[in-house]
Amino acid sequence: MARYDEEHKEVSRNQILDRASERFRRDGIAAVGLRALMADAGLTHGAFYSHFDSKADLVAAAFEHASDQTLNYFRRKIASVPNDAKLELFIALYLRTLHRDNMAMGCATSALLPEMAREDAAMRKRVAEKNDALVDMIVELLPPGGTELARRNRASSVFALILGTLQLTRVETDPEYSDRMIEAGREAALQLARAPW
Amino acid sequence: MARYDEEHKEVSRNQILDRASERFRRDGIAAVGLRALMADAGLTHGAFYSHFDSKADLVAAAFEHASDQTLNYFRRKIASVPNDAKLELFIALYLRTLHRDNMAMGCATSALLPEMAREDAAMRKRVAEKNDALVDMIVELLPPGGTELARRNRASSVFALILGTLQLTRVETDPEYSDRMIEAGREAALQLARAPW
DNA sequence: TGTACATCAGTGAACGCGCGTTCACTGATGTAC
DNA sequence: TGTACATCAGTGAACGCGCGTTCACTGATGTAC
Repeated sequence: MARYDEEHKEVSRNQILDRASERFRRDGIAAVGLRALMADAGLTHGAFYSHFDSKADLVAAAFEHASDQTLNYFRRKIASVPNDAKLELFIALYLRTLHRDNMAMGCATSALLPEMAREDAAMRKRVAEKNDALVDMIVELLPPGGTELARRNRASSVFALILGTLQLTRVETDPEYSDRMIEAGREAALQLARAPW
Repeated sequence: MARYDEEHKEVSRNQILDRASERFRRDGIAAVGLRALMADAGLTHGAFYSHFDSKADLVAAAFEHASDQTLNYFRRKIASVPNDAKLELFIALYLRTLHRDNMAMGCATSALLPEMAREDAAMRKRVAEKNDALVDMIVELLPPGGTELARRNRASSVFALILGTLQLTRVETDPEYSDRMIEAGREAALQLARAPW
């Protein structure tokens, strides 16, 4: 039918999404140009519009792509430990030096949230849905008890705490102090998650 | 001596800083062009380099300018209430709809932190110092007790929590849910601040 | 079996535009003599 | 008192550059007959 086989287009699209989600997290949305991005994905820039309507369309898709990967990673890791170790493991995975030092591969929300706050409502809605999905996961990790509403509120605040801590450690230039902030954030997150209902 | 009176240059510089700190917070660093910014400040773009070495130099100065204003605002408000009401007032001021909806006039850290994480070490150091100044202020608001280190760690986590919450509410498109997140963040921040040592 | 045509992911030139930065110049004032 | 000169914040043209987007074209394959 066409010049390329059936899966070819999807392979290209996934290449673009992989490179875009990495570069947006690393360099910020505005700093990523479509020419360099497409070259990174092994294509020329003209082909971009065969896959996405606009740069904004790509930004939303790449954010979701990154969030899905991060969420799946956490889910997989958490599934491999006993129930009473899941909360602590999640917090330790989110707040660790590897995550702090690899913005390009980490939580898209931590890398891009204020930039996303400046986008239009359609984009913000897609971002908020991914944030909610992570909060949903955290709800399951909380100790039993509390109303559904109280549990969601608690999970939302735990996410805010580890998200804010990760961002703050990323500007800290003193490595010791930065490491100490991570440790303090872990303890505070655990304390908050385990506080009485 | 010169074409303009003694204070003129400082007035211009402050005009630039005022407009820049507002625009950077509102639109992000990359989206702010020097031509439009200088026009906003009532000047032409060529005059920019009489005041700053580069755009990066302005970014750092504008961030500090905004942070100083925000910190002074909190200090002033807090000074006007009894000691036992200061913590709750600060949290209520930081986590409120007015702050959520006015990124251009609010906490620069909440508006720009991930973008600052991508800057060089010299810039990050200046940002980290302003973050530390806010944490120092929070330390004073915590209930008595705890070692100096424990108090700083606690204050740092409280800041991370309200910072993360504010950012998360800014992408939320459902106003009711966003308001509820603010309320939940306030409660969690108070709980964390008042947790036993 | 052979020919004509349709498909469509990808190519690369071109569009208008704004970017950060540089620089020769302006011109009102103060100083020197 | 009058003239020549220095100062320097601000002006606006120009530098090279990359941006997002459009579009006529390519060319290997599949389908129609």
